Amino acid sequence: MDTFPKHLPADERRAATVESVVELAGTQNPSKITTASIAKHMRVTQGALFRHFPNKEDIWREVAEWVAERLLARIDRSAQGIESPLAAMEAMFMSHIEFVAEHPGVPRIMFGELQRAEPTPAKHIVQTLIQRYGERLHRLIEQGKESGELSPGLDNEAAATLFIGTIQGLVMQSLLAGDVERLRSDAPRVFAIYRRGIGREIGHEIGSLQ
Amino acid sequence: MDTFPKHLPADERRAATVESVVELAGTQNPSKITTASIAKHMRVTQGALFRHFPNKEDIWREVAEWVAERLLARIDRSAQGIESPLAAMEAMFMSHIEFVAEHPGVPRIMFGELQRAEPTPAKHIVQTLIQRYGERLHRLIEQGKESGELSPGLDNEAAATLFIGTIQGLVMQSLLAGDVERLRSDAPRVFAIYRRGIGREIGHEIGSLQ
DNA sequence: ATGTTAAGATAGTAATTAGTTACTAGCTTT
DNA sequence: AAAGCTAGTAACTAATTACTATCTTAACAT
Repeated sequence: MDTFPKHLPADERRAATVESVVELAGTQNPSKITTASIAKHMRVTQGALFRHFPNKEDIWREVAEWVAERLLARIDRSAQGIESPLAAMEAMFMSHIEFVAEHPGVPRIMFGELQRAEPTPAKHIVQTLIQRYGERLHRLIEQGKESGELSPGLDNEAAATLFIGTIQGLVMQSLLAGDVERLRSDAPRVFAIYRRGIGREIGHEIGSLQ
Repeated sequence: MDTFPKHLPADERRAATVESVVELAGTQNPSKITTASIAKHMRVTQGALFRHFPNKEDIWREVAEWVAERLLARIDRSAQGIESPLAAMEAMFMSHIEFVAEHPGVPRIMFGELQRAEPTPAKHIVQTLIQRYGERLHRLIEQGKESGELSPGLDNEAAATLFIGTIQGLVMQSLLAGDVERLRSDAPRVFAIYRRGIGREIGHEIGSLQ
């Protein structure tokens, strides 16, 4: 019952802080999240935060780590054991969407960090995350060409850019509508067009749709 | 020579303010733009801004109007007189990319406004902009199906979402790389995949590329 | 029971924020 | 030339920000 115990061990308090920031980012602009609002959300005084973090930047660094670890683990797990590269890409796509739907603050945090002019630790972590994401995509695209599932003349870089862009577009629309459920329902429909764009065969003829 | 005359007529000063904000947004997070930094950029004191705007929110409202008017005018002009719907979509795509490349602050402003929790006047204007953008896309997609250029089984909504998402993905990557030139060079390559995804015929076979 | 220590509360700080106010230089109108 | 208008300055204000110094309490081992 006691969801807000007054005292927590240091490591648990740090974890609770990070999760609070992710939750808060789901309903407001990340750059408007103050140490006071984080503390209030945790039912703790503002000064108490600085018992566990040397400064605010370090909170953001840990939030970025939280996002990077979970997202990469999630998409890796989703693609595991799938032999078809195209099916693996689809699984990655859907699990990424699902992750964002569970944590709507995540895209805001990533957008926010990448918009920073100065190179903060959190920004660096997000950049590394996107780089690793791109590596996985390039690998799958190459495999897809070899297996014959993907069009042999496909532009790899453009395909990877569009994969991520497609997700960003979906997220943006749901952010606009304030409707997370739409994210889940639109994802397969949008991916279908992307799949046709990179695949060897043509899809969505009238007859193939019900 | 005199790029910073001390005194300007009220309407010119308002216009200069809006353009200053758009320029500043090109190099920093919009929510970090203060009235002091705007004033400094214009070579005017901070208090002078409030001789022309009742409050900061009204500055943002006018910035949003500036963006909406220019972007819609630009894409409308680009598609004018093109009879092929698919070619018109491509023209819209490229002119949108060109607009963003000229004003890198624009996507930041739009992202930033849409992230606001409270319904500000500026946010409303951006929402209306996207809605109008969507109407134009839906019209073209319908025409494309009728003309036979687009796949008859195409999911209209998904196609419109992906169109905008594709642009957002490109913008995001260039923002990440801090390289506006990449935007211009990647745009045609990414649109080629999108075109194949929605079009009736298949593209990018090996032989068709040089 | 008591002493130690980790975790939190209280009440500050200096800096920065949007917005205000009293005043003025330089026009234009009369 | 007097009077008023326009656009701007300089110096404030109250609120908010990240961060800190000091005091208090809860947990736990002996």
